[in-house]
This record gives sequence, C-alpha cells and structure tokens, in this order.
Amino acid sequence: MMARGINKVILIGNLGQDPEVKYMPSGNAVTNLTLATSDTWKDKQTGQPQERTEWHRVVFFNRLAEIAGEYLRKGSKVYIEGALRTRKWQDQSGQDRYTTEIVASEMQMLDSRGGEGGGGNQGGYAGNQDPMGYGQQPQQQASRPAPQQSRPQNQPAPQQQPAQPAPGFDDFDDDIPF
Amino acid sequence: MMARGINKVILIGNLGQDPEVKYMPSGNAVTNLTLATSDTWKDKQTGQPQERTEWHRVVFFNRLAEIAGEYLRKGSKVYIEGALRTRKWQDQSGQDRYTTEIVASEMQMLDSRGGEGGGGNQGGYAGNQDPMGYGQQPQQQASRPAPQQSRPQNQPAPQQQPAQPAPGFDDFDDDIPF
Amino acid sequence: MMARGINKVILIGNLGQDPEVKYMPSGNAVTNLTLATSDTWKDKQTGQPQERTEWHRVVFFNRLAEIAGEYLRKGSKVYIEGALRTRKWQDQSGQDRYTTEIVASEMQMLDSRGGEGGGGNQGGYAGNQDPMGYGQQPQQQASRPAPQQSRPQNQPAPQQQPAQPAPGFDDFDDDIPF
Amino acid sequence: MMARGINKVILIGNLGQDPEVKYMPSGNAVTNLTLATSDTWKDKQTGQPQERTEWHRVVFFNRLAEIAGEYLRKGSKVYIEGALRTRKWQDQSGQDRYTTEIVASEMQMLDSRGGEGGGGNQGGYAGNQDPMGYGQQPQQQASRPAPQQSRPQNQPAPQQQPAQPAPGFDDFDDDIPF
DNA sequence: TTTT
DNA sequence: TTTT
Repeated sequence: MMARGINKVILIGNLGQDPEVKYMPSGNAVTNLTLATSDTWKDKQTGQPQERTEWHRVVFFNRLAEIAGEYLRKGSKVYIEGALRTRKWQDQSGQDRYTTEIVASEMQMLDSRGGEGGGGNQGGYAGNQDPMGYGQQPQQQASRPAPQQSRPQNQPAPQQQPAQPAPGFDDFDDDIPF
Repeated sequence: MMARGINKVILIGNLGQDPEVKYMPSGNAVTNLTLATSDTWKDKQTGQPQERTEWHRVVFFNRLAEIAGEYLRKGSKVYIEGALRTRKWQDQSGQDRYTTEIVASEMQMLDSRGGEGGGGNQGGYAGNQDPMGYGQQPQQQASRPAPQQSRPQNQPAPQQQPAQPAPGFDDFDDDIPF
Repeated sequence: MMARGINKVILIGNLGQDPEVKYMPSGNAVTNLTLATSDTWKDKQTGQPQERTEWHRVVFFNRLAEIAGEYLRKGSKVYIEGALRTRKWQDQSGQDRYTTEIVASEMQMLDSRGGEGGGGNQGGYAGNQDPMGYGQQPQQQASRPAPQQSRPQNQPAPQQQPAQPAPGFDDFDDDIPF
Repeated sequence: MMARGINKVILIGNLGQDPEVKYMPSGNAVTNLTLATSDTWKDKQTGQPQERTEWHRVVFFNRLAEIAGEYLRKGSKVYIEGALRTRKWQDQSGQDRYTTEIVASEMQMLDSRGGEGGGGNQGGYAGNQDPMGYGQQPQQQASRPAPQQSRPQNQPAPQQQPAQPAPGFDDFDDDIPF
C-alpha cells in the first residue's frame, strides 16, 4: 500500500469489553473492540476536576485480528497504532450514517495479567527480514530454542460462521456506533 | 490537562476547502476544516490500481484556530497533530448521532505557496520557557530582529458574531458529518 | 517554543536503572534515565531467533523531572514522548563527542507495581484550560474531591546541591554515553 | 520483526546534503542522509529569539534506500518515520564511540520541486494486500492506467561497488558523527 | 542496565 | 471537497 499523506493514530487505553472476533467468508478474521482513553482537567470556574472518557472503535484484520481476539480481554491495557477510516453505512431507515474507526496495524499488550504466556508486540506484518540492519553485524549465536508459536492454532473454519456479510462492513452497526 | 492513556493522531494531508472560522460567545476562535489523505493499492484479483481518499474532520481552538484560519487555504498541505474526540449530537429527527473529529494541538504548514510570509510551525501552546534545555548552554547571541508577529492582529470582536451557539457543538452539523 | 519541522520520539520500554535526579543551581530538576526497547527477528540463514536491545537515554526537565524521579524505578514500564537532541561535549582528552538523547515532554507510567498510588499520565505542561473543548458542553458536576497532589512537595533547596555544574550538560558524561 | 516496546521516531525536516547511496556486497542499497529540524524560542532574560537546529542522521535500507537516493536532494523537505538505533564503533585511536541514527521505515516527500515526477509516499514494505479492508467494499472500477514505476530501474551492479565493508557499519564514520 |  |  502506498499513501499520499500520513494517517496515523497512536492509542494507549483499556478495552471496554472482550474483543469480538468474526470471520469473513474467506476465512480471514476481523476483530472489533472499543478502547477507552480519558482526559482529566480542572474546570476554569469552579476548579473542580473534570473527566471525560473517549471511546475508540478499533478494527483488526487477518493475523492481527486473531492475536487481538486471543490475547486481549475486557480491561486489558494495550498500545495500538493504526489509521483512521470513516465508513458509510445505512441505518434501518435508509439514512446514510458514518462511523470512524482505527484500522490497527500494530498492537502491543501492556499488561501481562492473563496467564496466556502470550502478549508481546505484534507487528502488522510478518517481516522475517532484518529491517534494522542488525544482521550486518557479527552474528550473535543465539542458542535458545525457537519461540512458542503465539499465533492461534485453531483457525476457525469459515463455515462455522454462516454466510453472513463481512463484519464491520454490513452487519456490524445495528444502529449506533457502539 | 492530564490523561490516562494516549490519544494521538498525526496527519499530513491537503485541505478540501478553505477553513471555516467561527467565534465563541467568549470571543475564542474555533476553526473547522477537512483534510484528505489517500491510500492506493492494487486489487488482488485484477491488479488494477485502487485509490481511496480518507476525509478527516479537524477542529482547532483559540490561538491555533486563528492561525489555521489565517494561513490555511483549500489545497494547503499541512501537518496536524491532535487527539480523537467523538461528539454526540441530535439530527433533525432527534436521533442521536456521532461525529469523530481530530482536535488539533499542533499544526505545521508544509507548502509556502501563499505569499503570506506565514507558515512555520505553530505549537498549541505558547511556551516561552526552554523545554529542550538549550538555555543551559552558553548563550548564542541572537542579533537578528524579533520575528514578525504571526498571530493575527485582527481578533474579531465577539459582538460581531451574534450570540450564536458554540460552533462545532450545536450548529455545526446540519445533517451529516461533512 | 516554535519549530520548523517535526522532531518527535515515542518510546515504550523499561528502565534499566533507577532514574537519576539532579538539580540545577536554579533549583530546577533534571532527571536522566535509560530505557530499553528490544527487537526480535529470525536469522535469515539459520532461522535462529535473534534479539537486540536498544538503550535510549532520556532526560526530563522541571516538573516532569520531579515526577519521573519520584514514580519511576528500575524495571518500570513507561511511555515517553519527546524530541531528539544531540549534545556536544568534550571527553577528557579534549576531543569533541556527541550524545543523542530524548528530551521528554510527556510521560505515562504503564505499570502500577509500586504502591505509590502515583502514576497516571503526566503531560509536560500544566494546562488547566480545556484544550479538547469539553468545557463547552453542559457542565458535569464533578463532586469527587480534588486529586491528591502528585507533585513532590519536597522541592530540594538549591543549596543542598552545592554549586555543581548543570547535570546533563557539564558533569553528566564522564566518558561514554552510558 | 517483533518488538518488546515501542521505538518510534517521526521527523519532518530538510536534507542538509544530497543523500549518500552505497551498496552492500549483497547488492542491497544503504542510503545515509542528515535532516535538519529547528526549534525557536525566546530567551527568558533578554526576550531575544533563539534558534537551534537539530541534525538527525537517517539511514535507509534496501528498496527505501534506492528511492531516497533517487528522489531526495539537498534541501528536500521530507517526512520520515523510523526507529532509533545507536551503533558502537571504534575511532582511529581504538576508543569505543557511539552514533545514534534513525533507521527509516517510511518516507514521504513533501515538496515536488524536482521535475522527476516521482516522490509520493513510500512505505517500507511492498504490501499489495488491502490492510485497510477497502477491498471488501464494492469494487470501484479503476480504469486509469497502471501507475508509472517509481522504483529506480537502474539497480547498480554490486561489482561497481568494490568489495567495501558495509556502509554505515564500518567505513561510514571516519571520525565524528557528521 | 530493563523486560518477557 | 484536496492532492499527485
């Protein structure tokens, strides 16, 4: 993918609910979640502390969707990097409506509360190259065993998800954003 | 302002229209604009190039609103840093609707096409301290003249803007996001 | 502060040691710490997992320096936003040398392991305005008490720090970066 | 590549010189350049405007190195995203020294001053998938022709670059950072 | 020197 | 509605 311009979002927050994993007819995973960030400030007049929680709608695709679905839970603190995308959809009365989401391209768990042994950072692509140029340096003879597979084994069969429209595109929004 | 979590957006794009500057009853400026970023990719099946433009709704407050209103124009390329905020509002039928915007905290013009002599980077706050600690070093005797005031002089009087509701909160969305 | 260009660093990592807090003759705090981030990849030839840890030198000034010194400890996981700055200094043989640091402007603790009750996000400036424009909305009558002061009370008197040169500028580097 | 932690740099600045392109024995390109960002502020005492230019050393690998070498020139304004990496090397007296660089993973030209017709944004990897999930939507029938190849054709033969050590690792620093 |  |  190429781009004209930069469209980048960086979030650290906590999940409001367990993530929802769905599968495309193709078998590709799509995971949706909501993430809370909050701002606090003092009211200018009263000096009273104020707080506002912002809820972000985040969507993951493919491998990252599976990882998010497996390792994230309600309350999890997570770093997410992605891009803004506003989708157009029709409500039940046929009116055009818009929902803005963050399409995640990178994710990193920030708490290891679960006992999954999982977590870690999961980039959006499986680069087994050496983008930092470290391989140019004298080889460090790594002798430790290959890491445990952190990618979910149980890739659900698409047919378990009956021929529903692609989640996040057709049926996702019943009425309001979340 | 303090925060729990990180809510950060970084955009580089072009303005779809001239910015709209409004003034609060307090006299504070609020500027709204839409910014285009685009992605291009090749269709997996056909190999045909695809393009999708993302339109971002950006809002500026106070000093930054005035600067944006003065120096940005339709087509301007700009760097914007800010935070996501989703506002709830009611459409004409009384239904709840939501609009997601980027509340800009920093802006930097990336083309100097206009003859304004303006541009430059405009942080969201007027820090006249020395956040980088440069002042600790031996003073460089700056002998060049004080920079031209880049802040618009003509702060419009609030009364010129009749008692309208706060823009971007009440009257901003007539119907659809943009 | 204004800028031509963007100079932004975003780090999430763990402290290698407790932070070092020093005080300027003016009484302003300066805190230095090192932060680890790491990359892992597989060797192209052997398929062996490789790991490389990057050590970042971070410096905080003023209020943020005090907060960092109070709440961060060896091993703490932290989000840091800042800017790159390369300082020139002379080693004992009089040779010019350079050290690149991140001057932190924002910090957020990501683990609450300590019992300090502290943490939270600490922006680099004490904005008690309303940069997100929330104050425009109907006032939420916050009735909870004012938050505990998270800023250290015990501002050390400068004279407790004998007339030493500014840390991080003169005496900081004895020989090598860290 | 996976990561524990986040190590991200975002720069917008101007090149101090034309980029230097070298080739690894493998034929892979490595491009080095220096990028200027600047801060301006007012001296607290004198009120005099101060300015400090920060010079960033940026390194590109592989495809991005070729693009940078072809399209960027002294004075070019560019957006760069990457990661910090501090390299250790020995000066002529055998002393350990360190240089911090930004390893670029994404680049976007911000001026189209050259007549190359090139530029555009060049991500660090050639994703021809559909990371934003747009392909799920009804196909927009793109009828415009395939874009001009923006990747340099003239991949220089490695043998033109005699068996020199990897640039940026051995021979890059003659003495001081830049 | 951290972390998993 | 922008831009290349």
